[in-house]
Amino acid sequence: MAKVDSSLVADLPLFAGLSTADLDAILSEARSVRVAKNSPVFEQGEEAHSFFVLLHGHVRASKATPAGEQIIVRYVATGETFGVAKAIGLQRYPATATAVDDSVVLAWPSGAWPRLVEKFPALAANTLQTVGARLQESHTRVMEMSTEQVEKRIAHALLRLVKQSGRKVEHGIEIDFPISRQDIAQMTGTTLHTVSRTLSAWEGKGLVESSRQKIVVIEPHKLFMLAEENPEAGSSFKP
Amino acid sequence: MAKVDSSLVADLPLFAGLSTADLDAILSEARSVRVAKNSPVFEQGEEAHSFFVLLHGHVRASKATPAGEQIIVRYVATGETFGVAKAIGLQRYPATATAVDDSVVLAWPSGAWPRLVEKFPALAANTLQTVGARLQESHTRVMEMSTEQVEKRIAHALLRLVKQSGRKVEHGIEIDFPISRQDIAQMTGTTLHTVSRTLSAWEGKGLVESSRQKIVVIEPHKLFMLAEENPEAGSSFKP
DNA sequence: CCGGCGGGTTGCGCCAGCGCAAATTCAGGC
DNA sequence: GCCTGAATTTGCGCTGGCGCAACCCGCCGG
Repeated sequence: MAKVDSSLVADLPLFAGLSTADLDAILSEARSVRVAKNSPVFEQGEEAHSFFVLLHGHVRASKATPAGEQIIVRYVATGETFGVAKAIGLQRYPATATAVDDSVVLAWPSGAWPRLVEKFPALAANTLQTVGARLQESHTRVMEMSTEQVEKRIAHALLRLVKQSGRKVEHGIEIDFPISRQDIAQMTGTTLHTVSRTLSAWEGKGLVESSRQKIVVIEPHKLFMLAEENPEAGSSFKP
Repeated sequence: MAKVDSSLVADLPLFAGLSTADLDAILSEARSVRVAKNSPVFEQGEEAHSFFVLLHGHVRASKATPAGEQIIVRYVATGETFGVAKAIGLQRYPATATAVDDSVVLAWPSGAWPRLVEKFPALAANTLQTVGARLQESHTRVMEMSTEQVEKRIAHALLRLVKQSGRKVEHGIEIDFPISRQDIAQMTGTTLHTVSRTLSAWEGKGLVESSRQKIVVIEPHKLFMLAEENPEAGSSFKP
């Protein structure tokens, strides 16, 4: 099994407050696994055999409704923990995790979790913070879906992606993994048609540039203003 | 300070796996507080001074958008933990908690959390499960808002309320605390008008009976079928 | 170099549900 | 018993965004 250098992961939130020795002990139980682009790490409904840390690449967590429609729960960025189903009391994964780029994950058997937590309680505390942060994000999403129009929701989603996984390029900031209109639709609760129209309009205004599975935000600040602006703001008066 | 009998709370998920002695030690740090109907337990943005367990009554957790609109995050039922902001790494409460009925809460100072967790690691593990469960619920809500029409969302919300806080009455199951059309609208991302129309229609079909701040579900099963039914189901073919 | 296919774009018509407004009802307080 | 205000109901018109359908484009494999 490939050894993992503890210095690579020492700064991850999951391992906050642990000594190097502790970290080595924990890492000794992990395997490092390569996941090819578009391959699943695990699938919704499957026995939650492992939990993971993403070392390299990008992973999409998606959830299928009983009726068969899909939504995207989140994109996992490098260094984040995912698949912690057992830790939150689930026997099966509640979502599917798919690599959207060639990726590398660290995997621990779920069975190791209770033992690790007992020996290193900081793991539970750290995971609690992570899960708490996700809960906040999910609530934010519910708020946006309840109160904002589609264009703003898309703007917010894009800004979040840029913040989380933006890569500086020539003319702006590019989202650092392949993402389709359909994906954005599934993140914002709309259709790929509407996303396409919206991006086209923004492209016309010079806010973004996009092509297949690729989006570059040219004017993050203008996009931000669009996302935040008050729809009332004195736009309605007749000359 | 009023003493709390440990037998009253021994079965709560938060205290799973703790001995009676441990429980007494933990309870000795709590105060019991009465909160009058329509009074806040804490408010969004306020310093997270305490965390709570609801002993009696019902509490609504709501969140205001930057633009000033409100959504309802959830209703807290008896025995549930809430206000655990500090435990998930927040300095301030992310939402407002309001008693919707005369209620009684147990309150611990947030400062006690790290010490309690150190001494009783089960607290962290139990809270992790609770927060994880809420994350699942929130994801379910996102899925519903993304893929379901308003009527089904309202049906699902009602069924959840009935399950969580239903009280058997003469003709059906009543939601055991005052809840307005507006409240349901804020839970499902719609308007009070649409909720009103929907409930009126259901009342016409004998599924529910409702009046001011009161809803009785007469036919839970029919409501469930309505919530789950496939809109496609062979209704559209041309001869 | 070619063909096919997975994305992406765009025009068109429609409708669920919203916004507005007015009327009605009910629960308390006085 | 009356008054007030909050909660609810309901009609009406409008529109954001969806569904459909046709079409385009660029990448990849052969």
